Amino acid sequence: MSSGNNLSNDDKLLLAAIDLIAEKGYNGVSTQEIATVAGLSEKTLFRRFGSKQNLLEKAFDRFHYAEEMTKLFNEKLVWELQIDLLLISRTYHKIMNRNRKMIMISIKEEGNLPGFRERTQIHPRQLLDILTNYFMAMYEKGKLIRTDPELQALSFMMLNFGAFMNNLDSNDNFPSVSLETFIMESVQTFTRALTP
Amino acid sequence: MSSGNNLSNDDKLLLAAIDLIAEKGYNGVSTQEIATVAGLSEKTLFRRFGSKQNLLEKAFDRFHYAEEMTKLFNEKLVWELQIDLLLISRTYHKIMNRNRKMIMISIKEEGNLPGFRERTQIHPRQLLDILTNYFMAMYEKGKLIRTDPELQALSFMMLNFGAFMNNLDSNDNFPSVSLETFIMESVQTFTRALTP
DNA sequence: ATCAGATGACAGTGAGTACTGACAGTCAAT
DNA sequence: ATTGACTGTCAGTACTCACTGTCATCTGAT
Repeated sequence: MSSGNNLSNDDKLLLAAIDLIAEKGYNGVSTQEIATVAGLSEKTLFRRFGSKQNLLEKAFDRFHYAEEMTKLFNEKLVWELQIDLLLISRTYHKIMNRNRKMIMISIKEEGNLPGFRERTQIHPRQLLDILTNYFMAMYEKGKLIRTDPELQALSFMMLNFGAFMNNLDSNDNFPSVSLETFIMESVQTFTRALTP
Repeated sequence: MSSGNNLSNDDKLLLAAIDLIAEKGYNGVSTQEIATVAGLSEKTLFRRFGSKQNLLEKAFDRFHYAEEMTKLFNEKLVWELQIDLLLISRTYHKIMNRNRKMIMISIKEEGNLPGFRERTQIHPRQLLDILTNYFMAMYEKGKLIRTDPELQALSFMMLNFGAFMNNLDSNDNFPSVSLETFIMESVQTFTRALTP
């Protein structure tokens, strides 16, 4: 078994394309190479997807990350700052890591394939809105100091986005710190700063 | 005057290469295009730099960003948490923005041109060490609560790195917030969290 | 057995690309 | 005026790439 699982040929091509483009960039990979890694012929690639560009677009459609955050939060929040921020932070990293190759592609190719950045929406506005509303609600419950909730939400997101970007290439610049301990410490910092 | 300032031809080529490669990626730009944008002939490009790869390497050597942070901090710190964090944050963004094209190249081409990422060292270890030592010194002065100084320094850096990355492409995802207000608010958050 | 659909091997096309060689023009210093 | 360093134009080379056409092969359902 070379790499042939029980995947469909289409999926083999899509996954190979994602892997290679995330690593070398759209212009750095040939259709021949994608087909070979997928264990199929280049001809099949063009028969099924028509063009290289369409192959990448179909990959986005197939493996886009769901907007699961909305539901998660509305159900699981317990209105205890530290606990909720931990949940939010962990969920964020789980989602981002699951889609890190697509995110890497959208960053690298934003100059070549316009519109892809918006599709992956690296900093989902959704999450910012949810966090902002969460902070506002917490303030009205008397569990948060008086601040600009949108700015606080943005800070918290930027913190996690920076940590995610730093880990993306996995040649960890700071191997002494694990993601989990980082999350716990940063959440504690925000908790200390925002509790009355 | 088309775009011909009083730059040398070499610099015209280097700057054009940086602009275009940062936008479209190394494989997305041809030497012909670089020469045209520089207002010179492709032949001159090869006469002066020999190869496309060497052109990019010379661009790195010429426009790398200095390690000016060490001196800046050792001289200007006043051991007042909020003031110092403001200085650090602003200096960080100043340096990063001045070199954002080179940083963008090193991110995009890390799969194609290995070794470039290390040269730009996106999250300078230097800065982390300085911040860590600063937090330790502040703790011994009694001006900081007891925490893990390296983790706090890392959090602060990730926060600013995330903000920088978000602004990189300048198609601001959150136009309602300016960088300056973001800096002030995030510094205030850390100050609140870390003062005894 | 047969048929339909999917696939592969192979050759090829047209465009683009990095890079070179030959030759001529410009301009300042001597 | 002559030299020399620098530049542009143009043609060309060797190569790669996205993409197509042809035909044989395979597979599974009927």
